[in-house]
Amino acid sequence: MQLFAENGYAAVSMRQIAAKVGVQAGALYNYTPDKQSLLFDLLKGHMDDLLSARAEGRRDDAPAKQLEAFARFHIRFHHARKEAVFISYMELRNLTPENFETIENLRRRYETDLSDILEAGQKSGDFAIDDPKIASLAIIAMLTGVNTWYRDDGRLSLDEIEQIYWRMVQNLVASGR
Amino acid sequence: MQLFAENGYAAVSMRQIAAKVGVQAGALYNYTPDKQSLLFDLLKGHMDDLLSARAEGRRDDAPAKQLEAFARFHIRFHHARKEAVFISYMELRNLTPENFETIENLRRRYETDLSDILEAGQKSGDFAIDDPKIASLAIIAMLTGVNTWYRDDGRLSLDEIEQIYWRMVQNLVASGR
DNA sequence: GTCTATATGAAGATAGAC
DNA sequence: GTCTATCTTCATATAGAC
Repeated sequence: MQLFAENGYAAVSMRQIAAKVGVQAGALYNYTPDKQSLLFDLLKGHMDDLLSARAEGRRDDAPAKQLEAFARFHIRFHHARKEAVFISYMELRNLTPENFETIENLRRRYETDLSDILEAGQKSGDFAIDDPKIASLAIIAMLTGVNTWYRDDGRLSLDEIEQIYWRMVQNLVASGR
Repeated sequence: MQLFAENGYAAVSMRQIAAKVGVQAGALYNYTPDKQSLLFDLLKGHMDDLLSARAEGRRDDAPAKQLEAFARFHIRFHHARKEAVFISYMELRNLTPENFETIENLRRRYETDLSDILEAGQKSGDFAIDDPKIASLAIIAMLTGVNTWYRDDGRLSLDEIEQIYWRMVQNLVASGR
């Protein structure tokens, strides 16, 4: 995961991977049939982790509460898995079509989780949004974007950032008008 | 640009590039000293185009008007240059440190353009935001995200998408409260 | 300015000993 | 289950003819 994130899938050799885990290149083939399967297993594992972690935090709550839980969860989880998040976005094209399909379905399930919350809030009148599906993609992109600039020694703590983003999400769905 | 976007910098060979433009691999070295310079020139050209296109559309207007112009410009421009946008985000790590520095400075200049607008609107009371810098990064991530899912044959036209996003941006900065 | 040919190195994957 | 050795292919880059 580290090597793929730092150098890109195509640029990482099986020899480098072997060196990182302390074996020779040939030995890797006892664990994976080929390099491509290795990538797929990493991405699949990441998506499974994401969905099950999210499922644990889900409550049957008011839309605004659910949205807050989602936003805070998303920032925390994606911050803790930078490498996996990066390669999940970047290396999709290196998957075979069927492997790609699998990952995309899991991703869609995560997005639907959010758009369902937004749709419920739209119907209840808690949120004033034009399009729950588009809004969910916009919110996810915005939240995931933290990963591209956040530094541990930066101006703001992750707690502060989480708070600022949650307020922006609240505004975005225009709750409270 | 197309090849890098589709396959990733490391996975594209000089032979493939040569074939795409109709020459043999050796002939490419009359145009670029090496593969790395080729990548840098593409990214540099993209950032220069972005900044000069943006500069053309800038007006000395009310903050809300300026924000609208920025948001609409961003969606349009990035939609028209998907390949360049994708590799600008993905292939930064394949640049030498000084080439990376150059691109990052140009990117920061673009981000500052937006955060200046947000800061002006914050001071004038037009916008209610916590942190102009963070808000600018959030808005840019959100708008750029359109590229990851937009399809020409999708449910919504780019005009409609532009409109929906502009309304979300308006809400996000809480103008009109 | 393009070509063919090539130098040099490294890639993914496999074979077979231990 | 790991090792060394190797097959085969392809990479970037260069040399020198035309």
